[in-house]
Amino acid sequence: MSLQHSLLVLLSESPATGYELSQTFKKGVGYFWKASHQQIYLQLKKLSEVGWLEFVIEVQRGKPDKKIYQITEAGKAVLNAWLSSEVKPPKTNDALLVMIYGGKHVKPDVLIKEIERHKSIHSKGLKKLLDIETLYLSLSDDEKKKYRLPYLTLRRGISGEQSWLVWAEEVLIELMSD
Amino acid sequence: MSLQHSLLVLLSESPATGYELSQTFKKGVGYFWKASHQQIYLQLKKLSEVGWLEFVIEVQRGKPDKKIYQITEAGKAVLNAWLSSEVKPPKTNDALLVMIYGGKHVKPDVLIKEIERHKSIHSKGLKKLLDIETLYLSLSDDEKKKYRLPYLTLRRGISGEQSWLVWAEEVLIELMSD
DNA sequence: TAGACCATGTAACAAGTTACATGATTGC
DNA sequence: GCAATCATGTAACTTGTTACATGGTCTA
Repeated sequence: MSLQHSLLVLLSESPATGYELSQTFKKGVGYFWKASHQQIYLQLKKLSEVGWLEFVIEVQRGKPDKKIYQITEAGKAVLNAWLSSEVKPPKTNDALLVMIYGGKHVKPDVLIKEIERHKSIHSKGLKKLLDIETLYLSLSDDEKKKYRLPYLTLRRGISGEQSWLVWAEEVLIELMSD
Repeated sequence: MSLQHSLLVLLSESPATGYELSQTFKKGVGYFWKASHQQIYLQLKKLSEVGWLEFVIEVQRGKPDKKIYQITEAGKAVLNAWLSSEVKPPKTNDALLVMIYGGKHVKPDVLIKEIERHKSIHSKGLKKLLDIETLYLSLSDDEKKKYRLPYLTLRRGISGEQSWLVWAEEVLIELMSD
């Protein structure tokens, strides 16, 4: 299960709470890994039980206490082993493509509308990624070096979205041509 | 659950057995929908129970009997309603990107090797899709019209793979530059 | 004053994965 | 003789989803 590995990777940078990790998945690395807060809390619990993470509790008033998770030596060992292993390419289940594939049963405008909706989602996604890229490019050479690998994954996100949008344009032109 | 909708889409073309559908997912539309044979058999069963599919049994010797599934009128109605609905963009969970993101804990060659492995998987995938495209492009205009929508989804597969490979080249160059 | 944010979870259910099972036929 | 193909499934387990719960603070 790779959500566990994703959590280990993020926590190998610095300790964090489940909530913070959840935000990171949503805003930071969401372009290559999605996870709900429920799954995150569950897996953090499991990772603690096997001893790959440990946590300290920060008492709060009015809110539930914070659990600040930290990777253990055992966790680091597991992470390093995983980083040298073979991983599966992501499995794709793309409902929009299923829809287009079987789209002859509905009028083209129905498809066009839904594709436009996805276009705006992808455009927003791309914009966000480009903003992060701008931020990265403004860093000093030293800091750029530090974030070199995350930046490469960001590049995947950016070119993936761009490629999607180019395709969508082609599809819309084709669908509107009749 | 969209595996159900994928099955309805495929069966709206022509009746088929679970095994045949399984092959279609593996060889035909696998670039946008993955499903195991176990899940397919399970969902076909569920779809029959709610009356969106029906099946006839073809008795065989030596092998288990064939169940030939067919979409019902109720199934067609459900499919048409779904085709006009809003669907979610696919959720991505890309373990290779997690690996690269956290890759500073291992030597670059470890990453390079794994990326090369994925490169060959994607190259093979692209080759298959291009073969299907060649086939499509050799069809008569009438037949091209018929497969116009599936072809648009094929285009997504092709440009997605091409974009992936371009990115991988950039990453390899970057990783080998030190 | 309403909605977003902070911060954590439980419970019920659906979906997906992995391993196992059967057994004949066809091709290398 | 061994692997692949045909053809279907069960069982155990893991993951993911959806709904619900709590309750204070902060901002428009």
